[in-house]
Amino acid sequence: MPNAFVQKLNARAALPADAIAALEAACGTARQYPAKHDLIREGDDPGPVFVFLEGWGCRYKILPEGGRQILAFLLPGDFCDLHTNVLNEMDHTIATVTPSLVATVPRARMRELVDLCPIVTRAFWWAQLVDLGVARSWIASLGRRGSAERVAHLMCELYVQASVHGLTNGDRCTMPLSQIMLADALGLTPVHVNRVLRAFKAQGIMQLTRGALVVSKIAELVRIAGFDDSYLQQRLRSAK
Amino acid sequence: MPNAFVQKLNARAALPADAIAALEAACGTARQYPAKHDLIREGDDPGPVFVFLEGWGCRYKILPEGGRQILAFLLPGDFCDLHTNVLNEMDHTIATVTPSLVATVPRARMRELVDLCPIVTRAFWWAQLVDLGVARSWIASLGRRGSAERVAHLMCELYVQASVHGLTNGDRCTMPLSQIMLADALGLTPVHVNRVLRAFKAQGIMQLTRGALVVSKIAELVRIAGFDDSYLQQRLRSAK
DNA sequence: CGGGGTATTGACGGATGTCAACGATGGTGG
DNA sequence: CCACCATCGTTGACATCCGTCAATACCCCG
Repeated sequence: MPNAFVQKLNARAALPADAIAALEAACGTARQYPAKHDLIREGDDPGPVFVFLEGWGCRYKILPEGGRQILAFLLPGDFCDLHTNVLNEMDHTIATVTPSLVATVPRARMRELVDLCPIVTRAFWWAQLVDLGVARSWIASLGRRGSAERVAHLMCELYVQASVHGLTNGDRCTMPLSQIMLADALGLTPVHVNRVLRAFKAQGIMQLTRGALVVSKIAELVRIAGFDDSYLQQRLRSAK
Repeated sequence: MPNAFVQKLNARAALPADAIAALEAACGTARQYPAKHDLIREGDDPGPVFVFLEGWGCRYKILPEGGRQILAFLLPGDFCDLHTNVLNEMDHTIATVTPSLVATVPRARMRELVDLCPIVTRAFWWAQLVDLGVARSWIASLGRRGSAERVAHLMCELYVQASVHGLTNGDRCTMPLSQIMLADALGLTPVHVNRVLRAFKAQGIMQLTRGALVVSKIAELVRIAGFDDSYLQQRLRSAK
């Protein structure tokens, strides 16, 4: 069975066998990292491309005022921008959230892979476009949704993503994020995230405990989130 | 002199002459649109690729609750995602802000252009990465900055972008955005944007009038914005 | 059993939104 | 050329959501 990286790229358009082999091989040297470990920091020279094979990661920025903003979560199969050469240094940090198995592919090697054939090129490109779509959805959330809607929307998104990765079981789903992390992603304070979660629990909509999310009234959660059905379709299709 | 589109793509790595000619030709059929005109709407089938040759545009989403969130501004040379085929429908609207000259390139044609040579492919890819970088910077702003900082940051960003397009003259700069538009981009209300702008004016930092921005104390504005120098470098390099 | 990170809770304050009215400005048509 | 209208900008009073602070409880792990 191919690794998560290959699976993700292969999901949209079937890759040629030699490309699959080459991609697999490139991820050969993977390493285990502990939770909350920075793989590469804001300001660093762009190093190799990181590919998450197991575990959850995230991208984040630290702002001058001291706060932290998570920009995206990374699940198995996700990888960091190649062509970050746009800039001489990273404009954000990439870190593990849970203990993770991460492959580091040298940038030159990655470029060879991309140039392998047009199908591979497009697969990479397309993955990036998905990231862009999610980023835009986050912008909309942060700019125009209240705290409850925001929490609900992120829960929906993560639930869908988790289900794609086979991390769901009925209304139950793996969710290794602390309330502090959620707050950093949602542009809220941990205290306020707690209030919202407690309200959801009181209403019997959903419940977040250490490591797991249970959604009792998914329809209600989707309604609160204003979770766009076409957005959901996109997420399903993209991460298939 | 090549059009803004070619200039932008050519800025990072010199394109072969035949590619330049082909790109120019593809933009041959450009059309003038009035201000605030939707070129393609959320929910539409992805149509042709739009290329802004003159004028300002924006991407935006309308949320279920009724609010509008601007996701990005488009200046001459910017274009809309090709490969939006990810999804069967647009997940956001693209509109003009000012009266604009916009070329519409059929998607198939665009794809031919992209496949022309690796340099062109990379130029497109790179442009998309810049968009992603800006989107991430917006996420950080919306999530973790106060209103004054947010306004200041956007002003800095737009000022830089305007200067790249030769729209600045000393501390003066073309800025065709109404306070309402700024509010929609910043996740604030027009009333509050007005308050912040008035405070800046009172402090002699900057002044925004119909169509023009005058920055008197740029150092101060940059300080308030926490405008990252490396981010600035990226913007300069990318839109050169 | 102790310790560090996390979750929970309440009181309080402040930043931002809401509402409503008025003023300014520029475009348009008579 | 002027009057009108739509859009935008400006202002103040008030409401509310969310942040801040601080204390306590919880839970996993060593």
